[in-house]
Amino acid sequence: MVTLEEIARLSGASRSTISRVVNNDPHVSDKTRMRVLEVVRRLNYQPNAIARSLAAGRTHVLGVIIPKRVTELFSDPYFPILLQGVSTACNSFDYAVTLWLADPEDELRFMSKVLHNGLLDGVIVSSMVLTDPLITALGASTLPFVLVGRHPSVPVVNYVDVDNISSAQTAVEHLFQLGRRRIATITGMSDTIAGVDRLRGYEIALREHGLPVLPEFIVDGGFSEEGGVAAMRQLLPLHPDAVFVASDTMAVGALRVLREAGLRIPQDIAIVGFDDTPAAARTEPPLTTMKQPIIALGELAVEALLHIIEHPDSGPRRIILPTQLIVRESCGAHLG
Amino acid sequence: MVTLEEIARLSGASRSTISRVVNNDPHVSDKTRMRVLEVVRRLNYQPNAIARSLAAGRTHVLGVIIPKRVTELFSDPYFPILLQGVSTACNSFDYAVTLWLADPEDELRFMSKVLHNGLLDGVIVSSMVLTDPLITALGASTLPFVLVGRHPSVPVVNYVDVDNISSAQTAVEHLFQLGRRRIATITGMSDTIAGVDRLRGYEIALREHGLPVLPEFIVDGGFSEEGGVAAMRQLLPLHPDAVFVASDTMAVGALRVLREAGLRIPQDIAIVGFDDTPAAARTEPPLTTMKQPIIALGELAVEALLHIIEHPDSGPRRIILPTQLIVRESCGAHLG
DNA sequence: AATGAAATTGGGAGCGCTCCCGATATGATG
DNA sequence: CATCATATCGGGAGCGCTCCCAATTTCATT
Repeated sequence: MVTLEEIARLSGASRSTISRVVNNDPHVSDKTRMRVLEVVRRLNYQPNAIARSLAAGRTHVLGVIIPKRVTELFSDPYFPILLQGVSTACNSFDYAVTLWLADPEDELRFMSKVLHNGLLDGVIVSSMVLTDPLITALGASTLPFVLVGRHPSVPVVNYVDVDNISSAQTAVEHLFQLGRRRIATITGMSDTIAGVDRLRGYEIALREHGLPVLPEFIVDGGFSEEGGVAAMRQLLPLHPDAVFVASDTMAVGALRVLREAGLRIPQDIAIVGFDDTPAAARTEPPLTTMKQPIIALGELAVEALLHIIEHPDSGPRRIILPTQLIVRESCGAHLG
Repeated sequence: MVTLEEIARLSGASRSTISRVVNNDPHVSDKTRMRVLEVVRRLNYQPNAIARSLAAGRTHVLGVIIPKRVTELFSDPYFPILLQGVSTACNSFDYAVTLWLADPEDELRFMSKVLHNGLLDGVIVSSMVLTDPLITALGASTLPFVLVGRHPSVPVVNYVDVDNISSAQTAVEHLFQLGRRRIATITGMSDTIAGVDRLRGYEIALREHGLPVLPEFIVDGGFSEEGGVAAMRQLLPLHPDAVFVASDTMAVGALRVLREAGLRIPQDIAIVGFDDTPAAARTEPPLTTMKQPIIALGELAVEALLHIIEHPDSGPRRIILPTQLIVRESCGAHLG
């Protein structure tokens, strides 16, 4: 292994000077800088990340925590895409990402280790679950963290999110404008903030137009494709003329049920999803949906976290990204 | 932050003794061990991972490298599932996982940093691409690594994989046994080992039964759903009575084309996929496919890597996991 | 009680770096 | 040329731990 000391010896400068050159400190004459860089390049010197971390008190490593329970239904590409955003941003800022797929069982055992062993400069958590003990533990620790998805249980936290309420509202509004009046909804898990908020947006939209909020028109699909299937079956006998489905994954299941039932989409029943996952463009018919900027969410989470690490005292950061209604064929807008 | 020194002071033992207790060294009397552990627990002491790494020369961090080009079509859940296996195994061995979604552009810049900055004890690479410069760079470095998916370009390496050739053979054989004689194939990218091997298995199976290998029956689908669509369209006019599709993702696309063309599956045309991704069970009709043990692949990759790290001189490790034919409805076996 | 072996403990050195402070070189100014 | 400010450089201390070796204690045995 090539060390600072060795470069110093070979280039005739001191350890400190080498460190300065490597870290782009301006207090080095051009002449010595050149001389040092030549040796650095020749030996392909890479500063030892561990030694650097120990001395500097900063590791340049961020953690991403994703509850395994969620990832086990990895049919939902939300997390991989989020990870991609996080990873891209970290690369560009010269940070490493460590991934922790948290198992609810060993959470307690690991949690305090992960939070206190000093390997991470900060963490990004995509928990969603309202009662997650992880969040409270995190709040009690001194480790900087940002949530992807807002969270009501911790008073002051940093998060990036989309406005699920108004996005859901937009989706339902769209159905209303197309003349639908018997609008049902398939919701996500009620112990997730996204699930709760999207339902709320649905309710608000109905109320705004003086439409009744019927309990039988609200069915839990648990954010899974199978859940979407079951929920749609339950809704079928009630003859809704539109369904706002709180995730594309569930919508895929719902569409299948409708096709099997011989209903024409969107003529007999219109569907709007949420997320704009890659699958949404390929359903039959293609799915109208609310597009979440998932990659951007991941990238901004990193930026926010780094900002907090640099400036611990600058107030909480809360970033809300806009969603976008992607109109395809399942809602009937193209029928004119 | 609580340090060893502090525990030493409070428990009246020396730094060395605390270290022994924390690391379960037997050379400590029960009495002092108890005394020390009491203080350790009281202060919730966590050994500093960075200091430990620097002193011990081992970081207990593994890297997972996945080329971003592949993950960008994250519709294929192969990588997320693999990641899950890797993560699970790492957790159980008390290792951390750092994720590197390698961008072909910055590969050169990052590569040498990642490989030489001493943060990783070893890496797991899921490259697939035959000409990946990453693999050669890795071969030239001293960092222990294992590949997920065998790779012909580096002579002696460690890998875990399934036998793609004989798996493909099994799949095609199955179609033959069901009486199909005009068997086509949609292949993966020809610059990936899995793509090449599965095609080879197809050819071998045909030859074994004296069936001709027709070039027009072999169409590249590039491992993507869109590719599967295009390939199936190309195949349609040739009236095959069966298609072996080298990935479930492509098979999903192929099935859609067949349905749109009004063909009955499996009566008019039988389909067998590869991977057994979650989507395979939900296609119409459900897809017969070769199941890859993806989670196990990830777990075994970790175990192999840790073994190599512990025993650098024990020869190369090559692990081949069995696949399994999952018979559903798309192949026609249930028709009797 | 003396002896020696084994068990237990403590302290020093060092992992490769950063950061601070003081030393030296350089150059501007009167 | 003297003086002082400024740019550049070097060395020491220390980050929190592990690992080795030597010191000390314990205990079985004669």
